[in-house]
Amino acid sequence: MNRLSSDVRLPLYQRLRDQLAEQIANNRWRPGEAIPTESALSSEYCLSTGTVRKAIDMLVSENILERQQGRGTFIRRPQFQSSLFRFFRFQTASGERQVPESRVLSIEPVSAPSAVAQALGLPLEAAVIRMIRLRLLDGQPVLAEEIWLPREQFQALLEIDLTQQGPLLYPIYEAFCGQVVAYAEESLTAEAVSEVHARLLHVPVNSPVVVIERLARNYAGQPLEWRRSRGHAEHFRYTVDIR
Amino acid sequence: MNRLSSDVRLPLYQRLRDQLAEQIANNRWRPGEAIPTESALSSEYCLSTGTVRKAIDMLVSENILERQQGRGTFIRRPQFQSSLFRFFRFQTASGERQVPESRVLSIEPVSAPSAVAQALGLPLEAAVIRMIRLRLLDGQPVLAEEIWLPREQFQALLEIDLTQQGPLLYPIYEAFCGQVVAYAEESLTAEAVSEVHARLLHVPVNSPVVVIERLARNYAGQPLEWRRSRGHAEHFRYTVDIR
DNA sequence: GAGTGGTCTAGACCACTCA
DNA sequence: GAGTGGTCTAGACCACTCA
Repeated sequence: MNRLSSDVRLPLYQRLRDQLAEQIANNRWRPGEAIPTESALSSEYCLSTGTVRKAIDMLVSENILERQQGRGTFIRRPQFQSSLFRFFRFQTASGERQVPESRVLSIEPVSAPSAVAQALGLPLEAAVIRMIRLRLLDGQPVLAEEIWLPREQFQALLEIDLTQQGPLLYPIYEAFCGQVVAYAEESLTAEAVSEVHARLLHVPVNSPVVVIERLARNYAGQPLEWRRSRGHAEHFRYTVDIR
Repeated sequence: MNRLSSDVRLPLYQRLRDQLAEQIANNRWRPGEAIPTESALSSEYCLSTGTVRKAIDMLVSENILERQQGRGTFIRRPQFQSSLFRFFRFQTASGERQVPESRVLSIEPVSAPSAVAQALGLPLEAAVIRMIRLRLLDGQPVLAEEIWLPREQFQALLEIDLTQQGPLLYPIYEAFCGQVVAYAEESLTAEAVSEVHARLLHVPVNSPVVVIERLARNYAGQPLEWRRSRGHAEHFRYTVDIR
């Protein structure tokens, strides 16, 4: 038997939600671990199962918990597999969504050009990292990316062998730099491809390419990464749901 | 007393949600009007109030209904001020978001080509309406649109003078045809502009243009409009927030 | 004071998981 | 077969709105 603390004027489901959220924040359970069952919680706190379910529903819709029918309710693990297509909207012309392999052409410490400094909210000529990367499907180049990161948080990237890592950068940022990308803004336009990018992408000079600029931020809203990607228009399609 | 149609394998709250969504799509109630009370619905469909609440909860979280404690549950009024930029993501190169003026070049009843029939979920050669429209900023053409609508619901458009209306089609669809656009899927690519579109957009042949395809749906998820817009890449930029 | 949505109970039964 | 979450019932009582 347990008591709900917190403001008695709030509904019981809200108070239970708060109590559970606090215990989760204090690592009472590890990611991937199950919290007590609904019936255990309802007898522990003397609440009906409906009220317990409502509290858990809130935490599920906040992406803090995850239900699995027949098994239990679990603390969510950070989910790279799902965030993958969250931040990857390009698909092949046939509508497929595969993760293209990654080939890092260069990564080096430089000082920030003004556009980059502005995008990342850094002073002019601040220390940044520039990465040039090619994405390939079936060995064919499909995206050419230039990626800019504040050196302060991402120094560790210069010291690891990126060829030993998977094609997705955000899990790498998290594992090696402790930086979590939470949101991003993308903006698209198109251009006739320059000679340099034509060579990278194996397309004729002046053919149309889609240009995507992305600014990625952490949960606090601070800019973490700015990137510009170019892909040949014929191979890719960018999709959005508007609701 | 009323029966839920739809798939008996689905949960009752899901079936009630679908039934209500369909009636809303068919204009059983006007925007701003109240739907029946929870207790009226629970006796009409022989469901407990908990189940009715869950169905309504879904429609509320879809932004279709709006609860007001003590008053009732209401059909949400479409908010054109916000939906305007909700469905209009292009901005000028300088980052401004203006609504371009509209010039309808043609509107006529035709039979659906296969791509259009498929997109709209209609049989091949079904009766549709094709509209060709130019969008202009400061007198300069910025977007060329081809718009396809099922003739059954949009017949009324052929009988009104579109030049007397504002530049936004969705309020017109609602006012004259009773059709409300709720969601849309957009997909983008780019191409080297054809001669026809180059002339419409006043740009050199083969310069890069952004091509946007949009399928707009009503609250029941039925396709209402399919459009393809082309805009010169230099003038416009398409922006998205990913969360 | 009548009528609305909001909270909450104390279950029953089902679908699914796993040993 | 024991245990889990998922659906659903048949209410009671509360907070709020409005004439």
